[in-house]
Amino acid sequence: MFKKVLIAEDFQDTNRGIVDALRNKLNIREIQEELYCDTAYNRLKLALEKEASFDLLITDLFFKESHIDRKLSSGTELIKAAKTLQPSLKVIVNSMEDNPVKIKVLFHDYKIDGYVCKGRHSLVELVNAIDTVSVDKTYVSPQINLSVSNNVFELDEYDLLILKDLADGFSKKEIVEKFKRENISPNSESTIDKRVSKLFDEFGAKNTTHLIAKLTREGKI
Amino acid sequence: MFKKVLIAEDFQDTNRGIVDALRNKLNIREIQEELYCDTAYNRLKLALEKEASFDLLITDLFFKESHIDRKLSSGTELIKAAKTLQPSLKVIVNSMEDNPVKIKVLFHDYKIDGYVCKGRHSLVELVNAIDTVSVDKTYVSPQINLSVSNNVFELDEYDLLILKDLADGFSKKEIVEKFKRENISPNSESTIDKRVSKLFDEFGAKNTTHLIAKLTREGKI
DNA sequence: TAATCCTTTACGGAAAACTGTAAGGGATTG
DNA sequence: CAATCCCTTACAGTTTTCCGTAAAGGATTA
Repeated sequence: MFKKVLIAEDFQDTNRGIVDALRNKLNIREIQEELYCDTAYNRLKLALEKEASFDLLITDLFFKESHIDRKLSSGTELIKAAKTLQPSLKVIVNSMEDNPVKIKVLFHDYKIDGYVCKGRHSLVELVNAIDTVSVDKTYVSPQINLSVSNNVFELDEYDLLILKDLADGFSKKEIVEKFKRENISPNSESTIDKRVSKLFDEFGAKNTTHLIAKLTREGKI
Repeated sequence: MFKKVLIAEDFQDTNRGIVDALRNKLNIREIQEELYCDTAYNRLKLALEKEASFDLLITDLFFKESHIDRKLSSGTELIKAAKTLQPSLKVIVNSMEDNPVKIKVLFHDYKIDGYVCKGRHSLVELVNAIDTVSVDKTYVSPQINLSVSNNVFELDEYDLLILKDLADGFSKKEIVEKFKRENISPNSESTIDKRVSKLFDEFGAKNTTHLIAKLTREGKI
C-alpha cells in the first residue's frame, strides 16, 4: 500500500472528503494537499530531491483560473510534468470528465494508472482505485465504458486546422487564402471541400454548422 | 442561526467537507444529506408535515444522471419545488457555475438567498454565506461579478429554438416546416433569416457556423 | 514499364445562406 | 383619426455551400 500521497485538487471541500477516506479506510500515514498545479509539482520535486518521494498522486483535471501566474494550469500538464520528473509515480485522476474518449487519452498518452469519475460513489471508488493501483493494475470507474469509443474517428492536425477556422467563421475561400499565405498544403478549395464532406460522413453531420456544433460540444475543437 | 439544514449534492466527497464545516464552525446541530433531488424534496416535505421543517437548503445545480427515474433532475427544479412547498425556506446554491448571467437568473427567478461558486475557497465562502443568509441578506461569491453582465444579450426562447435546430443541422427551410408543423410562430424563412442576422450582430459572428460555435462554447445552447 | 491506387485539383450545377428592399398588419401615440 | 413604430412576410440578387464528375500527378506494386 502507498505510504505517501499527494492530492492536487482546487476544491477545498472535496479535498477534505478524500483526506478523511484515505486516513480512515486505508490507513495512509502521510497525506498532503495542494490547491494549485504548480505548487503540487514543486512539492513532488522537493520530496524527490530530499529522497522522500511520493508514491501516489491523486489529481483533478480542471483547475479554476487564479490571479497568480501559473506554469501548469491543468491536471494533464501536471501529470505530464510529474511523470517526466518521477516516472515511477502512480497517478489517479479524480475528475468530472465522463467522456470515454478523453479518459482513454489519459491512459494512452499520459500513462495514468487510475481514473475515478466524480459522482455519488466517488469516495468508495477512489478507495477501490487506490487498492487496485497499489498492486500495479489500472482502475477505471465502472460507469465509464472505454470500449464503446474504439471506432471513434480521429481528427488529424490538418482537419483540425480547417475545423477551427470554420468554427471561427471563415468561409472556405478565406481558408484557402489563409492556407496559401501560410504555406499550408493542400490548399485548394476542392480539397478542403472534400475533407469536410468526409468529416460529415464520419461524424454523421448534415452540414458544416452541425459538424462544428457536434465537435464543439464534444470538446474536440 | 439555522438549526436544521439539508444538503443536496451528488458528490459524496463534497458532502463530507460541507458537513464537517457546518458542524465544527457553525455548530449546526441537525444536518442531513441527500444525493438526489427527489429524495431531497421528499425529505423537505416530510419534515414540513411533521412540523419539524428545515431552515436552510444547500444544493448543487447539476446532478449526474442516474438509473432511477426521477421527477426532479436538476438543482433549479428542486429549488422551484422546494420554494413552492415552503416559501420561507432559505436556499444557498453551491455549484461550479460561474456565469454571472445564469447566477443572476437564480436570484431573480428562483429567489435564492446565496450563491457560492465551488472553488479553492468554497468552504470559507459557504460559512460566510450561511452567516449572511441567516440575517436575511443575500450572499454571492466575491469572484462573481453580477453587474458586468448587464449588457449581455439575452437569448429569448424563440431564438433558442432556432439556434438549437441550426446546431442540430437543420436548414432554414426545414426549420420553417418544423415551426409550421408545431404551430410555432413567426415561421417565415424571412423572419428566421432576420433573427439570425440580428444574432450575428449581437454576438459578433460572421455566419451561422461561427455563431453556433461561439454559443456552444459559452454553454448557451 | 505498365497497371493501379490515392490525393490533389478543376469545374459545374443545384441548393442553401446571406443581405437589402419593400409591402402589409397590428399596436401605440399624439 | 392619422401618424408612427415594430414585427412579419415576400421577393430578388449575390455569395457560399455542398456534391458529383473528371483530369492530373505521385507513389506503390506486379
